[in-house]
Amino acid sequence: MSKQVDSPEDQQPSHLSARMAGEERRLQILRVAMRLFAHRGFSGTTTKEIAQAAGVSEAMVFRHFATKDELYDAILDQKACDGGMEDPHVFLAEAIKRKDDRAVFETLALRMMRHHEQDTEFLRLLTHSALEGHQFSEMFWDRVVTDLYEFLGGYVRERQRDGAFRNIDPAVVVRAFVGMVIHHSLNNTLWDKKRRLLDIDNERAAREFTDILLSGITDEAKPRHAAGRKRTGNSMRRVKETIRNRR
Amino acid sequence: MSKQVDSPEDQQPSHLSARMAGEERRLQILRVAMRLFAHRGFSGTTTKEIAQAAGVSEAMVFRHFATKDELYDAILDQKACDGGMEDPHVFLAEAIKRKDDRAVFETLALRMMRHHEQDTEFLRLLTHSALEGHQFSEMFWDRVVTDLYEFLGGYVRERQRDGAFRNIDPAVVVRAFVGMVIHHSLNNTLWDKKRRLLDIDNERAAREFTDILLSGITDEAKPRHAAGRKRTGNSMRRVKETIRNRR
DNA sequence: TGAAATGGTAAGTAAGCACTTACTTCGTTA
DNA sequence: TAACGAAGTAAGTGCTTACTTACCATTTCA
Repeated sequence: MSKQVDSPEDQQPSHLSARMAGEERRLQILRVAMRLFAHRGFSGTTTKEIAQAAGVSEAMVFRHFATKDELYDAILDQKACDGGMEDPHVFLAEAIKRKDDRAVFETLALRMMRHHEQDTEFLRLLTHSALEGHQFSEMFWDRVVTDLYEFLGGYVRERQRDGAFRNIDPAVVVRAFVGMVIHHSLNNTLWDKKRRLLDIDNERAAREFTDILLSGITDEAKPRHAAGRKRTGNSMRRVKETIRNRR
Repeated sequence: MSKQVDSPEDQQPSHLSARMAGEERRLQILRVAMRLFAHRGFSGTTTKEIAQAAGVSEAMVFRHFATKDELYDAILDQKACDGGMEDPHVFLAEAIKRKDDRAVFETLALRMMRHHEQDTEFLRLLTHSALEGHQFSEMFWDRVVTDLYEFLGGYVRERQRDGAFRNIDPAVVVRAFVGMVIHHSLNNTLWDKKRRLLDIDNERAAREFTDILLSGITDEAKPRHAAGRKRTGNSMRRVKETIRNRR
């Protein structure tokens, strides 16, 4: 194994290593390193590779970034700031005011998936960082994800008070929906890049996921849900038997 | 950063490095290495660390495994064979025969989540492998996941013919459901280990996700869905406007 | 015009890496 | 009990790593 990575290094040094202005070179190194770290991870990427991909000597890398860690941090900082998605509080405000459930969930899904698609390195860096226990993933979690759960969960709670959604832990709703969306993005950027299992565009995915979620949590035409609930006792016993029998 | 990993090495060498039988030692090294690779990744783990954690010298590691790659492959092989979940074809057979939709999805979810919970290293190794482009993730994908999509998708199709599920691409249904489940597991083992955002047991998670999915795709009490679909035209135009305005 | 500032490199260094060699210790059995 | 093989190690090997030093080349502008 080791070297059978997606090989993102097959590119000539940009502009035959012409002399660049300081800040320009710094950004170029940052971009190049971002791509490599995203694909190979921190310890899987060498400073030599970064220098080569940027078309400069290693010394130049260390002129701009004192250590490899500092370079990594600079990348994650950048991703955390301007690299992130736009604020859901803003782009969902209108739909939420209108209480347009479909627009709320569909817009959110579409935004997330588009963001993941146009910046695939983001998901990779985030996942690497989570696996390695780096603080970037924690930071992202604490700021962005926690906020999303509170925000979207708050909307769900509000719609429950309206009687529009059935009574279910709002956090479960958010987890289910975010799960569909993130998992879909992870499939497309990580596991099934050729989209052999499912090949649909973001718009349709957002629509279908929203369809499933909304029909799954709305309260209108309720009888089915009551019936489902009644059946639960029986089938859960069955489920548990099935599992026990197999052990 | 670099060394602020979850530190799985804080454990004394098992049994004060007493002399072991060959096969026993081999398995011990394998287990220890598995834990380290799962936490630090391939290039993030050194053979020295593995040896230390196993309580032997590096030479012993290389007596049992010719190279570091071979050790890694041995681990992934093991995970791929006996480490995997039991076969859904088997443990879902009964529920499928009974056409008990709830049992089918709930059992599957529960099995998956239990598997992820009792073998957290599995998800980590799989994710590392996917990020690094290792063939293990591909193999797992081709065998297990593809099979699951065909199998579960087939059941969905059957139930659509029965008129029980509404008309929707079965692969989308599978993706949505597997998304909820995997994302939940990933949350618990990787992102939100302290379960600050959502702390529910596997049984309840399986039940709630199944609730959402089944209400989301069943065909009874249909009028709601038709209404939702009718609204789509309007709100999607709104969604796109919202998005365009923000750019 | 010349010297300071800036962009850039070749050739290091010490530590760390995967992996090896040459050797010791110990349990089994002929 | 001697001897053989398997479990185990200390101390390497050569290469790679992150990082440095000492120096060159081009721009800038007083």
